[in-house]
This record gives sequence, structure tokens and C-alpha cells, in this order.
Amino acid sequence: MKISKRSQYGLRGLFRLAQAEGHTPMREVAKKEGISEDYLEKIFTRLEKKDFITSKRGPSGGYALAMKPEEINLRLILEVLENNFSLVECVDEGCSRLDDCPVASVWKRLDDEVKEKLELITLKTILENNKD
Amino acid sequence: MKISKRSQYGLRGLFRLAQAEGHTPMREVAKKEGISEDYLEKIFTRLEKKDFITSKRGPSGGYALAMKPEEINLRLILEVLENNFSLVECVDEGCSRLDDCPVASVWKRLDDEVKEKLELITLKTILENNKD
DNA sequence: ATAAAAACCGAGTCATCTACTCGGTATTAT
DNA sequence: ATAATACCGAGTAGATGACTCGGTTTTTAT
Repeated sequence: MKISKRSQYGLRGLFRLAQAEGHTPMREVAKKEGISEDYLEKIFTRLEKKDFITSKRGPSGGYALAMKPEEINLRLILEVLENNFSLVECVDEGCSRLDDCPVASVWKRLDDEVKEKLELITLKTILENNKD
Repeated sequence: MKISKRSQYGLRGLFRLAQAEGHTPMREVAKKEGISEDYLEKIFTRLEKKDFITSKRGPSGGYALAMKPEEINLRLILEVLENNFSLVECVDEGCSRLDDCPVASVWKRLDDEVKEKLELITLKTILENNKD
């Protein structure tokens, strides 16, 4: 029942990109956030493949958001970075005993509620919280 | 970001105990729910140590709820059965960069909201949902 | 009193996942 | 041409989850 460091790092990385203008080198983000460069690179690669960010090679290159901060919410981020998104498998994989399982509906409802909450948190709202 | 099978089995086991009167042998619960006996035993032992259930040895023994169904909510169950309860460590362990971490408050709020939701789901509400 | 039914206990295993690391290649601004 | 950057595949160490196994203790029913 833990959100992985991968997702946590990913969110922090995206936040840094959201704060900056133009492209920011990954190394710079890693340094600011105290995250291993090699690892953050994997994370950014993944986010890039899903078109959350764009990349530019060579000097003065780096990464930049490909979407508006208000369009990137936590649910989307976790869908990319968590390998198994959703609280229990039976929600999306379909268990054989679903019909007579007394608690399946509990998990399903909970899963929905959590995902709703996640959608309310966007990079924009986080930026605004940190505007002081 | 998964709820473990341990917790899922635990909830289903507790549900069966809640339905029955007196003591129910663990084997019977395991059979009904299609859960490994050896494994369910570990789970019940854990729940018993935390006084959610009581045990009785010998023939016509078994396990029974030690609390009222409305007093046992999902948050309490997960606190016993998940080894790491809470969505991110920084919430309870305290990270060294907490002060300048832009997203700590996000996780904290989310964690609180999820836990609130979990408290609303009790064995009683699950029993009522399955009353047809 | 004995046999059977149950809970109790500690240890061990196997697979999967996370959180990395490492060594190298490709691209591009200066 | 050089240096800065992204890109890529493989590998690894540790933790955890989901069990299994072999036994011990307690208690009820006969």
C-alpha cells in the first residue's frame, strides 16, 4: 500500500519542469531534488514516451512539460509510473470468484474514490500551493 | 500502490466471522473463501494478537470477533495487516528534506483523505451490503 | 483416558518488484 | 571538434509478499 519512490520522484521532477521555462536538463532537476541522475533519467524517459514531457538533446537541451500544468493530474502520473495501478487486482483483472465475493464491491468503490481524489490534484494546484 | 492479499484475505476472513455466531474454525473460513489454510492461520494469529478476534482451541473451537462489527473498520484492519501503512514514508517517518519538499503536503493530504474513507467502511456496512 | 480437532509457532522458500547502477551510443549547440 | 545532453539495455542487491512445512499445545467429545 505504498506509492513507489519512482512516482514520488516523478512528481517532484514534473514539478520542477513546471516551474521552469523552456527546457531544463535532467541533471539539474536531479541535483535540486537530491535524486539519483541515472534513476531520474529512466523516469523521465517513461514520462516522455507517454507524452507528458518533451526532450531536447545536446547543450541547452533538457526536458520540458508537453502539457499544461492543469492538465497533468496525479492519477495520470501514477498510471504511468506505478506498475500496478489500482488498489486490488480484482478491480481490473477480474477474479474468478467475483460473483460471490462479499468484498469486491468494497474495493471497487474505494478504488474509484481514491482515483477521484487523485484527479483533483494537478501540477497547477501544487504550483499554487508553493507560491509564497 | 497495492493492497496486499494478506489484507484482502483478512477482510474476507473477518467478514465470515462476522456472519457466524460463536466460534468458527479457521479451516472452514479458508475453505469457504478459497484461501490457503496455512496462510490464513498467520493472518488470524496477527488479528488475534491485536484483539480483533478471540480464539478457542480444541474441537468446536475456532475464531470469533472480539469487537462489534461496527467498530471494526478498514483503516484498523489495514493498520494491522499492511506492513507499511500510509501512502508514502515521508508522512510518518519524516524525511530530511521535508521543509523544502514541494509535494510533501500533497501526500499528507491525500493520505488523510484516504484514511478517512477507510474509516467509513466497517464490517457492519459490508454485512448490510451483502444482506439480500 | 484417549483420540481427534483445533489453535499456535518458527523457519524456510520462491518469485517478483523496487531502486537503483553501469557502460555505452546518438544528437546537437557552440 | 568538443562538450553537453538525452537515449538505451542490461544487470544487481535487497525487501517483501505469499505462501509451505513440520511440528507443539490445548481442549472437547467419546
